[in-house]
Amino acid sequence: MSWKRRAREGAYHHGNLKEALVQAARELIKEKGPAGFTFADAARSAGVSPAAPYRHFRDREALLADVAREGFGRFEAMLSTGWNGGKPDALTAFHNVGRAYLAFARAEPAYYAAMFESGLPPDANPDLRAAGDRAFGVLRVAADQLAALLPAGKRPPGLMMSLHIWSMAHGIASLFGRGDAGRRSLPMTADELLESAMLVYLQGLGFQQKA
Amino acid sequence: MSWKRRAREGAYHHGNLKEALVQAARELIKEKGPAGFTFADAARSAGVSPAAPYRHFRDREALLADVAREGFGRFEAMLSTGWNGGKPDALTAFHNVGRAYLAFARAEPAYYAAMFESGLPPDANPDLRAAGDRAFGVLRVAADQLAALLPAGKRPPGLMMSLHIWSMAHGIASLFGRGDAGRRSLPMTADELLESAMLVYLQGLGFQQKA
DNA sequence: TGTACATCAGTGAACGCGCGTTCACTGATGTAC
DNA sequence: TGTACATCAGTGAACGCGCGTTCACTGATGTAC
Repeated sequence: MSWKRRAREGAYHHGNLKEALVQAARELIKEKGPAGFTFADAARSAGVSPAAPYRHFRDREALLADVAREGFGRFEAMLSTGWNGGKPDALTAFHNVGRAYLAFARAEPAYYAAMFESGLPPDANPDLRAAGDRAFGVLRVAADQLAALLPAGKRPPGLMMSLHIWSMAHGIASLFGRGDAGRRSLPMTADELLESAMLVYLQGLGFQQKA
Repeated sequence: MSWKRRAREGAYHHGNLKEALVQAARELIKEKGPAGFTFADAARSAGVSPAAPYRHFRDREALLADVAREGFGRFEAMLSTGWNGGKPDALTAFHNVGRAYLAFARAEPAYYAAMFESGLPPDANPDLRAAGDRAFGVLRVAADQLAALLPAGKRPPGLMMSLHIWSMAHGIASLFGRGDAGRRSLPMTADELLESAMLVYLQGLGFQQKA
C-alpha cells in the first residue's frame, strides 16, 4: 500500500523525480534566494540521494534553467489570462496585463527570481529562450492591438511600447513588488505605482483616460 | 625600497586593506556575479591571508554591503552630475539624469549588481540605507523641480514621478543595460529605450516636446 | 499467460576540494615619558 | 632625541563541514517471445 499511495501522490522513487527536483529547487529559492540552494540541497529536499539528480540534470545551472523555463510558461499563462483576448476592450485588458505581471512576481517570487534575477543567461538553452520569448509575445500582441486603436499617424511601434511596459513592470516588481525579503518599502502599493505610471504613459501616447 | 613603493601604491600590508578588499570584491563580482565570490576569494585577490578580512568585516555580507554602500555613493555623484543643478533647464537636466542612470549601470556593473541584484536587504545596515536614500534623493529633487514647472492644478507629486522614473530606468538597466553577461539583446540601445519612454511619459504629464 | 532478459532510475559509499572560522602568534607602527 | 611598552593588522596552520562528482551496484519496470 505504501508504494501505491506514493505512486498516486506523485511518486518520487520511480516516476517524476525530475519535476520533484524542480519543485524542491523552487521551494529553496523562495526561502534563500536563487544563489542559496545547492544541487545536494535539492536532492535532499526531494528525499533522494545526492547522486540522483545527475540522472536528470547535467548540473545545478541546468536545474535552475528548468525552473526558469517552467516559470516563463506560467508567466505566459498568467499574462494571457490578464489580456483575455483584449476583452472587454484593449485599454482595460492592457491594464490587466500589467496587474497580472505584478501579481505573478508577488505570488511566485521563486519563479520570478529564477527567470530574472538568477544571473542565468537568457539563452542558456533554446527552450528557455523560447519560453521567455513566448511570454514576452503576450505583451507584444497586447501592445500591438492597443496601438492599433490610435490613428495611423500617431500610432507608436508595438515593439517599443511593449518594451517600455515590460521595463516599467519589471522595474517596479524587482524594486518594490517581490513577495520576499529585499523589497524596498513604499508609500503606496506596487500596483498603484504601475497603474499610475501606465496611465501617464498611455496618456502620453494619446489615449484618453476613462472615467 | 620595496615597502616604500608599496606604501605609495596603496599599500595593502599595513594601510588600506579594507578598501583593497572592497575593490577585490568588486572585481570578482564583475567577473562572476554577486553570488560568485567568497570571502576567501576576496582575501586571495587582495594578496592577504584568509583570516585577514575578519579584521575589517564581520562576514561576507558585511563586505558586500560595503561594496553596495560605496556604489550608492558613486551613483549619487553620477546622478548629481547629470542633474547639474537643473541646468541648462529642468527638462534637459532631467533627461540627463536618466542617461546618467544607465551610464552608471553600464560602466559599473559590479557596483550595480551589489546595490540592486545581490539579494542584500536594502537596509542591511543604516549606512547602506542612508547611502541608497541619498542617491534616490537626487532623483526626487529633480522630479520636484521639474514638476514645479507645471501649473499647480496639473502638477504631479514629485515622489510618484521619481518612483516612476526610477522603476523605468532600473527595469531597462537590469533587463537590457548591464555591462556584463545576462543582458537581453535589443533592436535599439538601452539609452534610446529610456529616452523614448521618458518622452512619452513626460508628454503624458503635460510637458511640451522640445524640437 | 509466463518466463528471460534488457533497461534504467536511484543507491550509498567514497573522494578531493575549498570554504568559513578559530587561534596563538609576530612584527610593524604609534605613544608616553 | 631615544627608549620601553602597548596596540593592532596581518599570519599561517588547523579544523570540521558540506559540496560536487564518480562509481559499481541493485532492484523495479518494460519488452520479446
